[in-house]
Amino acid sequence: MGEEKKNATIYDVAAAVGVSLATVSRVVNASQNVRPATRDKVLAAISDLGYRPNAVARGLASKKTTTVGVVMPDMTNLFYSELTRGIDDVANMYQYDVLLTNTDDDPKRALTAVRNLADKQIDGLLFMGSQLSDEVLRAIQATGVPVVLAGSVDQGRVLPSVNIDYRAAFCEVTADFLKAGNERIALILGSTDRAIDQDYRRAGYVQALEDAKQPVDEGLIFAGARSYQDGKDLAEAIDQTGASAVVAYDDEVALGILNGLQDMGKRVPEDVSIVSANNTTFTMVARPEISSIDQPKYDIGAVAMRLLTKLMDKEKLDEAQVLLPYTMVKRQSTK
Amino acid sequence: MGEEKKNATIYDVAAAVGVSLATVSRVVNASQNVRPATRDKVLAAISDLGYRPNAVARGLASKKTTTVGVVMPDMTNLFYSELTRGIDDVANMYQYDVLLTNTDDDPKRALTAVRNLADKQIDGLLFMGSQLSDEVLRAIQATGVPVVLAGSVDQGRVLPSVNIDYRAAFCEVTADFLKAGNERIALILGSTDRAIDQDYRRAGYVQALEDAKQPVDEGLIFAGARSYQDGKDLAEAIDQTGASAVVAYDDEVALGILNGLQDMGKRVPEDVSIVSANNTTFTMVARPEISSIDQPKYDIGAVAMRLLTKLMDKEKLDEAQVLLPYTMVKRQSTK
DNA sequence: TTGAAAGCGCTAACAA
DNA sequence: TTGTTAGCGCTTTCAA
Repeated sequence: MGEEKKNATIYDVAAAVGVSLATVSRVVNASQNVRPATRDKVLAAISDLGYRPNAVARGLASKKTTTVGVVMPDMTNLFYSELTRGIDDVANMYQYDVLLTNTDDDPKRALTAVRNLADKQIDGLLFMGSQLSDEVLRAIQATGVPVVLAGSVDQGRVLPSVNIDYRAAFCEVTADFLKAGNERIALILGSTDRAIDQDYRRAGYVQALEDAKQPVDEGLIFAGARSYQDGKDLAEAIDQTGASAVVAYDDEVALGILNGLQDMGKRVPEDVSIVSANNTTFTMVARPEISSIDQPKYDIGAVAMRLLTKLMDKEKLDEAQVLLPYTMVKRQSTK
Repeated sequence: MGEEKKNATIYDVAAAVGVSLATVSRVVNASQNVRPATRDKVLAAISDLGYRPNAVARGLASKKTTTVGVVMPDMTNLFYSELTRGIDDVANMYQYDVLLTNTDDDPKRALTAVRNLADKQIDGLLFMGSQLSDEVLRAIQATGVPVVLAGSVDQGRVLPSVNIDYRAAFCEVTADFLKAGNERIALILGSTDRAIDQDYRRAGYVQALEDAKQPVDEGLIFAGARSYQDGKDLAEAIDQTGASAVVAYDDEVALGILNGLQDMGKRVPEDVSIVSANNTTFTMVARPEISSIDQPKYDIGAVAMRLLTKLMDKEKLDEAQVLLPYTMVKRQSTK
């Protein structure tokens, strides 16, 4: 019974070969200063004993854990899970493991998460969320580890980040709608108080209107819809505004609006045009398919993680605020 | 400049209060054997110095990292991300952190992931995937840490797992189709070689046919579709079989088939009925909405994690193979 | 090229 | 109730 095969330690390997710990450590860490013959013997013993270095002990001794913390709102949201997929793949490429925490975009939970990750001595932090509260920002800085924001803006521009130019993108879709003759364009945001909604998405929308000398009608701006059902529930109110075009910040919400509108007997795009912003699978499965801003989600995550690896290696960043290109994908929900 | 505020250690706290490390450690670990007055002084110093225990050092000394490994195929798949959401929430509840690894359902990557997580001295492992290869199974057992499978079957029934009764569920939907008068029912699987597809889903389908004294037509069984696009591409072939009903193992695939069929001019459910199996958001956004087996995804993850916490606490499990109830959600894609 | 020895920051006997 | 003392398994000077 009791299969108590204790894991071999570096001592066991050293003893088996008849060298010191230091030598085994050098072999394990691929240091140059080991005679090939010695190295081979050590390698053989490692393989014999099935020795695997204990990462916790390593972390304590070297003060590097090869682990990064990832703080995200919700992994069941396709936008964030695709970002995180990019993060994870690059992390793996550079031999980092990922400690993942969902925050539901709640600053309180983000705060706990950051502190908790810091306790685990992460080497770096990837932060996602529609908002970076001052408190969270301070907690992040207190950890002393490098941080990169992915798909999230930092109003103060003090942290490195990877995004698309949300302002320009929202300005562009709005301007396109204006050019197509739409006079009343509804804007759907996630919140009334978060920078990414107000200072970027809304700002872009407003700018397009101003550029076209059009008034901004607050009645056309909706905030707070987060889910497909929220979108469906919003369809009626949007219809009431007489809007002939809708710009939505989220695909599931956009799809809810689309289906809600159609269930009411409206035709898309004949009566109302819709553009969404994340270009996830939801835009393609809709009928009609939904036109969308295409953010390179996977790449945003991947680039952010790559920046983080540089920071963890004490490299300087050429540019700390990276804006990746976005494109417009024209589908059937716009004329 | 150089803000070199080194983190306070347990020594600093002990020195500040004038007690030994052991006492501080006792306070931090909520041991009973500390005089209240001492405890208060220690707590005050901890708060003063902003002391936070170093989890890595703790892990090394105590041999518990309060970290669990989670191995999953793909976090951008709603089925798995919802399972993982349940896992994560319960893990947090019990103060565990989650080290997450995507494997793309590739046994080779799963093997690397398991070993790597073991190196990090995880306290337990949550495994998801359509397949558990012998090699991976051995690697898992070699780690010596408790394991629970979530939404994944272990043919050998040696590992604890949480699932629904896939066989019964697929039998039931097939039988329902039979009862509704369908004579040719197509079955869409993920693979031709994985237990969950062959020994459970397919077995349930076959059983329903046998119960009804109907022949099994291999031409009606399709395997290998993984994505929405795969489903769309499959629509034509399914139509060729003359099937009047389709049972699909995955929602995105089902939606692809649905849209593909409709694009070909077929009417759902008038010409073809469709039932899917995961009841993710994709089933509800479809037009017509897709009927589905409803697996309690979040709960499968949550229960699996709860079992794991018990195992990590050396508790015995009442039942190691948990089957959670499933239900049938009738929507518009079936008559 | 190799080894000795001092930690990394903490927990956990064992004593007192 | 508190302190002393070994470690946990490794990395990393510093010497040799």
